[in-house]
Amino acid sequence: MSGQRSSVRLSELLSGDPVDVAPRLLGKILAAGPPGEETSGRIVEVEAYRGEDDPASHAFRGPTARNRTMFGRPGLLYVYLSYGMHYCCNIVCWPEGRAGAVLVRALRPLGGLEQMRSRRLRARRDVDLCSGPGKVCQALGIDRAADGTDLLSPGSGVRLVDDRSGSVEGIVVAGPRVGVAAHLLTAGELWRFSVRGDENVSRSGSASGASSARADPVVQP
DNA sequence: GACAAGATTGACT
DNA sequence: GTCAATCTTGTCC
Repeated sequence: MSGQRSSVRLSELLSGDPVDVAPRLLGKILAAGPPGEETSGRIVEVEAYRGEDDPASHAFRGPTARNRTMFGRPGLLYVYLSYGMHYCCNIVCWPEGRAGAVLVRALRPLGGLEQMRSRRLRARRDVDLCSGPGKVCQALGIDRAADGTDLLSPGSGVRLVDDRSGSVEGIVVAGPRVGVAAHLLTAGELWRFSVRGDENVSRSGSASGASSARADPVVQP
């Protein structure tokens, strides 16, 4: 079936340097939950983390019980608890044994909106449902139990889908990562990628929500 | 064993 | 724009 072909395409798309893979994930669909209760959204903001080459990455100091999944094969989901309150999900992309992943920061809600609203009671508007890494996991019902899930397996609890209708060519904006201490950022890095003008992009990444001076985002050619 | 830091969020001023 | 909440993880002694 074409589904198998698409997962082959996705596995190729997901393999490689996280900085190269991150913009390719924009426009793809992240879906979670069983059929009938599925929640899904189109990826509109991501950040690349280069493992042991990246001081800001959890994997910088090598594998631990928490980040073990990051050293797994491309296509696995790495979920961690942030600030003791929020889960954040990453998509592993470097080959097994080398840590590297792309953090999913924001989605444009597509399916299961009622389910998302019931999980995100504090969201006043639909654009607040998935406009941040912690919000994405809450809206999709992703927690630490989903760590290590194979996103390319159709039967998984969390899946990545390429419906080929989400092209973001020409509207990808690159910029420095947010929420990362300045001394941990790699000089000149533009490892955060978002869809230009999308209202679901997280507030800390939007121009109006910027609370401190940072480099201007650059539109990808 | 103790302590500090953190890939965030939301409420409040 | 500022700040508190909350708790896991990693480091140090």
